[in-house]
Amino acid sequence: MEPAFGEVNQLGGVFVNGRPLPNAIRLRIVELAQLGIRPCDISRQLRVSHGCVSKILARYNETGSILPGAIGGSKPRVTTPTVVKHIRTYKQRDPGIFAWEIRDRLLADGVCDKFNLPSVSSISRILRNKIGNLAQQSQYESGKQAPHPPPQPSLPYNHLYSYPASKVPNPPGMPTLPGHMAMHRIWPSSHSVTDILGIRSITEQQISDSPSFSSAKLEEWSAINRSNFPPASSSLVNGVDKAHLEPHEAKFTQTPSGLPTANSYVTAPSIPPYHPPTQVSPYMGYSATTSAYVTGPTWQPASGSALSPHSCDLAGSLAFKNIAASRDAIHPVAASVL
DNA sequence: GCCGTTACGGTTGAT
DNA sequence: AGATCAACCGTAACG
Repeated sequence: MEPAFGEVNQLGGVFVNGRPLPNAIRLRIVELAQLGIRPCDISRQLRVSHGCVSKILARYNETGSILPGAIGGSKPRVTTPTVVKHIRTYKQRDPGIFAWEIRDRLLADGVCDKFNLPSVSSISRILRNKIGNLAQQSQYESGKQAPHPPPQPSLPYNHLYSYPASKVPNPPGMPTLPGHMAMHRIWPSSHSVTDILGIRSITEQQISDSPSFSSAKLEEWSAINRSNFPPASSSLVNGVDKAHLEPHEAKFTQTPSGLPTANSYVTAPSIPPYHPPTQVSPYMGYSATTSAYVTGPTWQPASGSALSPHSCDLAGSLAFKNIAASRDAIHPVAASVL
């Protein structure tokens, strides 16, 4: 059960323990950093702990994603039925084969890659528990199979559960995946928001129409949607639209691009007009445009690079990771669906 | 004062 | 259905 509204941190910002910050805040953090605002100032302005700002910026720099990681769930099992089947086949063909040899063969045959390759102990366990004496009893069966059954790398698991780039350490010598590569991580969810909302075809259309759309952003969108989100709620919390208060706001108002722009954030038809909350909240101060985000009447960037709420068109001037482009491309979809 | 790191208490979702 | 586990979260505090 979620709290009606979150706790208040030392900076006066509201957060929900255990839940990610709203994507709009995350986006804002990155935008401000792109403008040269120091993390400490971003922290103060958005009333988000500096550790969190640091973490979000670090992740963004590393992966190109502003979105939180996939929460909950379990890692995909590596000992999928197909893997077991191949192990069985190897064992049938060569009853004396060692587990490490099976492991090598799984890799060589493309059944597994280095990320979902079962450990030797796992293979041993499979041989012991799932295959047992099959090797001897069904030698003849191997005759029915092709000498080299084609590997099936497109297991359901493998297909759906690519490991998150941020979670899988690059092997030595392997460069960090660029953002567009990192985007291919879909694990752990195949339940993309576009799927959930039934707008996949629409968004794909939008994406294809937008050459600058970052595939990373699409991946992000699906990555955060492991949960089955409740229907959007327009309930008010302390006079603040809950959609603004709850971190899950992304689930309701974020565009399929994964970029909850301040625009779509507040102009989506389902979202009531913004009313200044009476309670201190990091979610307050979002006005109709990204650039018009204000956190309070008194704050000024200490760095001196004063943000003009009316002059800095972030969407137009910032090209970081194609966020601006993708938001523009997707917004109409969000508006029509949400 | 700034910032990277981490312990902590929390949520989430697959098993 | 509920427990467990392992992933994630942001805050607060430390160095």
